[in-house]
Amino acid sequence: MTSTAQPPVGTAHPAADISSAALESETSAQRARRARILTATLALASRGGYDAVQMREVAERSEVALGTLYRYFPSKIHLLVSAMASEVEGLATRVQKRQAPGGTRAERVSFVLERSTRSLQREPLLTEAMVRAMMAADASVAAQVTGIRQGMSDLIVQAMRGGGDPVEHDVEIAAILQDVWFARQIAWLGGRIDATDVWRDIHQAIVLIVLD
Amino acid sequence: MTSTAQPPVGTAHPAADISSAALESETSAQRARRARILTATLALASRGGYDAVQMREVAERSEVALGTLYRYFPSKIHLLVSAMASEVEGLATRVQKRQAPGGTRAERVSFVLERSTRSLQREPLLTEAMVRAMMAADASVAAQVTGIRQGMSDLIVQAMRGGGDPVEHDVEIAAILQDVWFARQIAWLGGRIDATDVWRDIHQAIVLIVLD
DNA sequence: GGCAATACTAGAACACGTTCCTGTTACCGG
DNA sequence: CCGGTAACAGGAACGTGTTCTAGTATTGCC
Repeated sequence: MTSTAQPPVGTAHPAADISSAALESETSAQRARRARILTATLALASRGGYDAVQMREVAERSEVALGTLYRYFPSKIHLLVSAMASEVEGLATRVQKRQAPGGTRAERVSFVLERSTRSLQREPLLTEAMVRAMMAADASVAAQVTGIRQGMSDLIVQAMRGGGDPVEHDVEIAAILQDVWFARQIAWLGGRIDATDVWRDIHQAIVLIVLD
Repeated sequence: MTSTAQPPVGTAHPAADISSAALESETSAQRARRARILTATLALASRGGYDAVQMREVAERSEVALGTLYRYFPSKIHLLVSAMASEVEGLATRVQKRQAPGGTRAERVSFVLERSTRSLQREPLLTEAMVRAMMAADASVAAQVTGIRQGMSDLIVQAMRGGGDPVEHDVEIAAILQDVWFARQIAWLGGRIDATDVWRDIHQAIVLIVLD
């Protein structure tokens, strides 16, 4: 229950690692179950946020036994982090479709992060559910969370160097921005700032940190 | 259970707001109970972290009924956030005893934040418990969390302007540093980085952000 | 001192994440 | 086709945060 280690991806669970392999070896019925589970999760999270994603309810809506749900996703956290991974993946491909506009580095980063932030805020309850899961993630989901962070980092770094010219510390700056981004989401979830403040604060950080 | 609002500090709970008043009106027996509860909480958290702080166990060790515990602290989150508030308060007075040494703004901030970080890491499990609570805080503890943030912000701002000369954006920069500080703690709790990396990353952020 | 209101105790009860058990079904090598 | 193994269904059971109830003690007020 604590943040203790875990066997390095035993052959037991067909899921747990979204990254790659082992998903190939699934039968089509299994792929369908996994998809139904994620669909149900997104539906419940969109409607009622983190608390509304109840494992029994997810299982029922997915037409899957509770034990099976746990076989595919060993915890509620895994389930929601997986949802976030696929969500962020979609976001990344959409945002990266074209080069971010803007003459300065700050402008381009602003463009990308504002789009991302607004995209998430369009479904506040879903975002609440996913961000809460990211916060609560322990070592057993570290790999997935790192993957999500990596995806967002790529987005930011690419925006910073518009065409070429990589600037020193780009990666570190992206990491800081992501920390701010994340911390501001938490402040919003914690009722300390409201949705509009989230972007205002992130933008302020960009202006202060991303220099040309 | 969700982040919905709540009555603006009803007369029901003698605690909930650490800030001020209402604590005055406590009898000495009540002050003693509150102290016992916080002591038990710190002991359990120090020994076993967030999961070890079990409400029944806290009640038992405090020699208080479970219902009474909930009267003083309406949730586990409130309990641990209160613990963190008093912990940070102690930290602040200790650190602010003397002016931070260092010739540059960055050096002074580094000094203060390193001391704070190391101080917390001396009790990793306690820190884990408190940080987890801060993350999970919903609107009902927003005021206390804001207070904690304010305390840390003061610490940082004061370090930045060593003697006089307040520099533009000091407060905003302090906020960013605190976001980084917090996000790095979460990364550590999530098993994505280890304890030594926490300070390394924070220091890197200071170097990049706090300019002279 | 007496009385009403409030605080406290002890413990049952509830909700939801998680685990476990029992029986059934689907797949796979011979 | 057959037997065995892994996956699944259905559902009971457990742990812990939280709530609720009934009875007892304390406190504040006249």
